[in-house]
Amino acid sequence: MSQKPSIPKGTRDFSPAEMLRRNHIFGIIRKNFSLCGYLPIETPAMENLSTLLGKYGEEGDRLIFRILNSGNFLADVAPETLSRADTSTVTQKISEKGLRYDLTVPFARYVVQHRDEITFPFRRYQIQPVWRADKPQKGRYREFFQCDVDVIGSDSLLNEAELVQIIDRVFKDLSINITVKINNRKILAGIAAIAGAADRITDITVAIDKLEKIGSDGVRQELLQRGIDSEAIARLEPVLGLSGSSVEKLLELKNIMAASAVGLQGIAEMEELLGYLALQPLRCAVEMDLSLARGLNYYTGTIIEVKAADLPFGSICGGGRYDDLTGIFGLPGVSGVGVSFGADRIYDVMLQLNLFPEQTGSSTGVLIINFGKEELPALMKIAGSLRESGIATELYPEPVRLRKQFSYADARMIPYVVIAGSNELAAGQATVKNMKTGEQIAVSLSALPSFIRKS
RNA sequence: GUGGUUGUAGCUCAGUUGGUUAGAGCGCCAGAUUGUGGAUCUGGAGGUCGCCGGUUCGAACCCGGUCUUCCACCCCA
Repeated sequence: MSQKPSIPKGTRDFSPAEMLRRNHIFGIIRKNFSLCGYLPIETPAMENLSTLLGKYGEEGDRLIFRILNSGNFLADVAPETLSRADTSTVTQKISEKGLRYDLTVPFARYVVQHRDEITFPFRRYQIQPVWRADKPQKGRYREFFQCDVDVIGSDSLLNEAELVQIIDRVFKDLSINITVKINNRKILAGIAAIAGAADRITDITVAIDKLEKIGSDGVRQELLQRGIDSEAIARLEPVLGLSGSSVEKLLELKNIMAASAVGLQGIAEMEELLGYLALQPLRCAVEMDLSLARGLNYYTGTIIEVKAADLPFGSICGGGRYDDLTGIFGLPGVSGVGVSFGADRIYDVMLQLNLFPEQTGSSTGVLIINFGKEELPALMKIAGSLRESGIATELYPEPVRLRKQFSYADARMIPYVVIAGSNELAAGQATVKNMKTGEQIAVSLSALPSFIRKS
C-alpha cells in the first residue's frame, strides 16, 4: 500500500529554479567573504549535546533537535526513571547528540579543538544548514541555511567595521536596501547598572528592545511585568527619552552613565566603531540603536542587526562580539566577532521585492534532435564536439516525433535546437534553429560549435 | 510551548440551509500537422474532498481528534 509522501514540518524541497536563485545568493555571499580573506570550514550536522546545551539559554535548549541514541537506547534506563516521566532526566539517558542550532557554537568548539593548527587571528566563513525545533511561520523554518563570517583571536574593532563593510557589499550586490543597526552589550550593562539592577540586564534589554514596537509606556509595563521595581524603572527614564543623532545620544549617555565603568567602556567602543565606519565607503544606512538586544546569551560587546529597508521582515542578518565563547570549551581569553546571513530570509525578501535577475531557466544551450539509429553515431559526435567547446548540450534520448522533441526544448527554454537528419548529414551540415526567433540556418558540422558560441 | 487559521484535480480556486453522477481556468496527454515548439480548434485522462473517527436515512459541508499551512505571542536567520 502506497502512502502519500511528505517531508517534516518546517522543511522544504528546492526545485531547480529555486536552486538557481539560491546559488545566486550563496555565490555573492561567498565571493564577498573570500574577498576579505576569510577561509571556508564545515562542521558536522550533529554535535554532542554537551557541546550544544546551555549555550543558547533555556529557550534555546528547548529548540535543539535531539537525536535518539542508536540501538537499544532504553537498555541502560532504570524502569523507575521512565515511569517518573521526568522528560529531562530520561532525555539525557537516551540522547547524547543533537542537530546544530547555529554555526557559532560549533565554530567555537572547532577553534578550541584545532587551536594548534590555527593561525590567529583566524578568519573563517561557514555556509551550512542549521535546525531549530521552532514553530514554523513565514520566514521561519525548522531547517535553514546560515552564512557565518567570524574572526576570532582579535579584539580590534576594525573587525567589526570590516564586517559592516561585508554586509554593505553583499546586500549591494543583491540589490537589497538595508538598514544596519548597531548596539553594544556593555552599554546595555551600563544601563542596567544605573537602574541598580545589573543582574536583570536580560529582562531590561528585552523590554527596551520592544521600545519601537510597544512605545515607552509599553516598555514600562513590560519592565514591571518582568519584576523590575518602579524605582529602577524611574532611573531608566532618561534612557527611554534619549533623542537626537548617535553622537548626541552618546554624549547624553556619558552623563547618565558617569558612574558605570562598563557603560563608559561600551560608549567608548561605540564611538571608536562609528569612527571607523565613517572612514570606509558605505552605501547602506548604519544607525546606533540602543533598543537592539539579541544573542544576549553570549554577545559581550558590539551587537549588529540588518533589516530590509523596503519590507517589514525579521532580521536578515545578525551578529556581534563574544569575548568568552571558547572559554566554555577550555580556551579562555579569546575574543571573536562575527555575523550570520540568513539565506532563506534573504531569498524570501528578494522574491517579494522581485530582485532576482532574469534566469534562462535552463542551463542547457543546445538540444540535438534524435532521429534514430541511423543518425545516432553522427549526432553523438556532434554532442561531443559541442560539449568539448564548452556548450551545454543535450541529445534527446528517444527518437520520438519531432513535435515532442521541440516541445521539450520549448518547455526547458533551451535556446537552440540542432536538427541533423539524413538530409543534413549527407551534406555534412546541420540545421540550427533559434527557438526565440524561429530562424533556421544550415551550418556545416565543423563550424557548428563556433557558430553557436557566437550567437 | 500558548492562542488562532487553513486543507477540494498537477497548480489557482468555485461548490447554495447537509440531498442523485463534486465543477471551472490553467497545465498534462492525444489528434488536426508521418522532419519542427510557442497561437488556435477537437477529444481525453486525472479527485479515498488532508487523515481517522462520530452525528445523520444521507457529509466536501456538522462535531471530535490528528497531520499540514499560514498568523500572533515567545524567541530568532
